[in-house]
Amino acid sequence: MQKTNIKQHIVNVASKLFYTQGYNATGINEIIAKSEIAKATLYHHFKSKEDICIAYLEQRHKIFLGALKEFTDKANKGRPQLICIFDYLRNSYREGEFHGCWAIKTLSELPPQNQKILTVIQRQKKELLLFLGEVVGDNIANISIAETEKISGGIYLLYESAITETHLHKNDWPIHLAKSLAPSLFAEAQLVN
Amino acid sequence: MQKTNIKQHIVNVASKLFYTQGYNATGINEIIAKSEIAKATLYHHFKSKEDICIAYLEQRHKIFLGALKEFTDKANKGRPQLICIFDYLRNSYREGEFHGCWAIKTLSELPPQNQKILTVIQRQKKELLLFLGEVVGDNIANISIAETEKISGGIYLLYESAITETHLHKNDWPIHLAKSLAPSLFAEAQLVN
Amino acid sequence: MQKTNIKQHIVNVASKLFYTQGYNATGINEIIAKSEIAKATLYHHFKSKEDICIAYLEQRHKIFLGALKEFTDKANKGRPQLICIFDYLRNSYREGEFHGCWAIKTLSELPPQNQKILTVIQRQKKELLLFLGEVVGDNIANISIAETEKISGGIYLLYESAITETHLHKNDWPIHLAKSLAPSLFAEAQLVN
Amino acid sequence: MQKTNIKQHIVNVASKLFYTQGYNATGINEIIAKSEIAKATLYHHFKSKEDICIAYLEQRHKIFLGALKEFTDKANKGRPQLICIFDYLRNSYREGEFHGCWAIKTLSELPPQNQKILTVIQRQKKELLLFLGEVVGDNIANISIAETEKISGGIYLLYESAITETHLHKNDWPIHLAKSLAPSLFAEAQLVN
DNA sequence: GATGAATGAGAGTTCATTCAT
DNA sequence: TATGAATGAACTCTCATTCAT
Repeated sequence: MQKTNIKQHIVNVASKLFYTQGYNATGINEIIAKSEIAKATLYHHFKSKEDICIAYLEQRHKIFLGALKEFTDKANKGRPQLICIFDYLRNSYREGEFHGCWAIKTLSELPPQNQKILTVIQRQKKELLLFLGEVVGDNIANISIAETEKISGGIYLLYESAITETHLHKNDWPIHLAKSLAPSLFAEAQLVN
Repeated sequence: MQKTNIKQHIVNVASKLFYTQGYNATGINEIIAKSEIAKATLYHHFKSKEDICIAYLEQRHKIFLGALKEFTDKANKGRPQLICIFDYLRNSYREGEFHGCWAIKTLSELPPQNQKILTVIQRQKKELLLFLGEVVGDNIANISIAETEKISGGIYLLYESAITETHLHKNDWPIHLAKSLAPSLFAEAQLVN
Repeated sequence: MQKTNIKQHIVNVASKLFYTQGYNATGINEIIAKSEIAKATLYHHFKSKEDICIAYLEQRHKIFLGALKEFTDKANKGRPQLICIFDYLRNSYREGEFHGCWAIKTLSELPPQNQKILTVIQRQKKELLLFLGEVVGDNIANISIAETEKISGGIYLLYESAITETHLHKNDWPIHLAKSLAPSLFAEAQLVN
Repeated sequence: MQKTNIKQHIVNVASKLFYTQGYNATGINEIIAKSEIAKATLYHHFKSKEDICIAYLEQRHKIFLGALKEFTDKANKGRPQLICIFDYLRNSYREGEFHGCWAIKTLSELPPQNQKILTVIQRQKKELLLFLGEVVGDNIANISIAETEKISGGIYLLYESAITETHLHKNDWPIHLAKSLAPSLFAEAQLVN
């Protein structure tokens, strides 16, 4: 463990714990124990547990969106690219260590008043929506803004439930179903290529 | 407060608190204070907080499914009945005291090992799926089992994300979007009436 | 379960629990559950848990002393009868369900102020001492009162530690050692027969 | 109250309470109140109440064995040294704050499954046995291992019952009786000096 | 004679955070 | 910069006993 970047190290340790055990079930003591640092060291780098939580959410989101974009780029134009988010999700599920959506789960654990983290998550989900809108725009010809939002919104809704329901039912049928249903969202649209 | 049925009274009080504040954020002390009973009285009726949680989930589910069925019966045959679950959800949202899906939220709050509550929630969601399957069967003519499952599953996925995303974004656009997208799931099917 | 003698039934159930689990570790609820009676029924027959404890001690003592006397009567006069208490103890140990001395254990569990139960136990132990004194008188010729007390007291001390130490070490070497040492207590005495 | 060594301070306070009132009768709340520390401070130093109990047992044993050895060294060789443990016990009784054997009492208070503390107590008693064996070896000439174990075991049994019975009967006759009987254990042995 | 719901007091334990060093 | 001892507040749960029925 190099201490040159302790902050990153803490986030890494906390991320794993938060995602696998839950935010509330993970105590500060467990984080410092697994990080092998002193308690005050943690509080030197982070104002509060909530701050670690935000760093955790930001890191997960950044990695996720980056990987998704890369994955999308590799897919063929048209229909494959439009529904490749479900393949990406299926891969995540198969790789193990799948515990559903960190954002939704974290939101559920926090008191409803927590505006700070809510704002972070809302922004992240909007970024995902925006990206899906770009994918739709890239792969459907002559499409209006309204249509773009409708289709990308549909993919978004199917994706969000696919991840949550797969986690709930401990089975990936929601992913496969969502993937098979997605094309009906743009059945009448004119795909590029 | 009539003490003729304390058990029900406790569940009512706990339900409200669990749903609005969250399961972990609601302590036993708050439940007994709001219920105006002694701590040991609560534990006389419920073995543990987990047991209250299960009673809460069961009650919510029973009320929800009952009301949904009643609401569906009132809708016109065909397309209206197929998508009326989104109208039902919109009504719930408008009536206030909407805090997303109690089942998903509760699941997020519990340690991943909690098989007991997971099983309850899985069963409840399967009951919803079954009911949606019946609605599809009642309103689409000459439909195979596979098609039924696909369409009802689609409605289920859209409903589940509609409720979660509406809660997340504090806006009912996911409900309206889901409702407008649902018909594309059975665009080629032959509706009754 | 015949309810003709509920009181006895309760004592039987409580005795087993007290002896195997300990007095404090055994709750009233467990007693009524295992007795299959109502809580108020228990309190109808016993004023308090302490009262059940006394009934438990009295029953154990009565059974023990009765069986010991019977066992002693069967032994041959002289040395065999003088040390047969250790054979009796070894038998108890071998029969299983041996958990040390109920009196000493119970005394340890109660607050030092509890004069009531202390008195009961002191009396019981004195009865044992008295009986051992009779055995000594029966088996040693021309013995003074002082000598009788010394020898019976010695047997008593060896017996008491044999039972406690056997329980502590989970091994019956203290019983065998005590039995082998006891004769040195009356090495110079003149045994009958 | 110097807070330089809080851990020791807690053990001291708990020791007194455990020994005089009993383990179960002494609550964590009482320990922290008498220690004048916060509850979380106690749990910072000790994992559980059981851990404090072990520290209590270890401390008592260490002090006891140390003092007993010192006391034995001061006694004259031969018979005085062999039976001086009873004088040591009588002194303890006279000094007040005598409440029997902490180990036996604690064992009686714990559920039979508690292997951890049982092991500690068994080890401690074996250390006492070992020490008594050394004393026997030092004071009896030409003695075999078997004879050593028999005599030291006898002293051990008499000592153990002397302490327990003195506590039970609230009278030191068991100590005096045990002391007077002990020499019969090595009546035929050849003492040094 | 028998019921079981209700209780007040307390149990042991864990939490995120602060502060003197 | 880094430490870890100390904290107050909260946690879930259990106890022997009583009382109206």
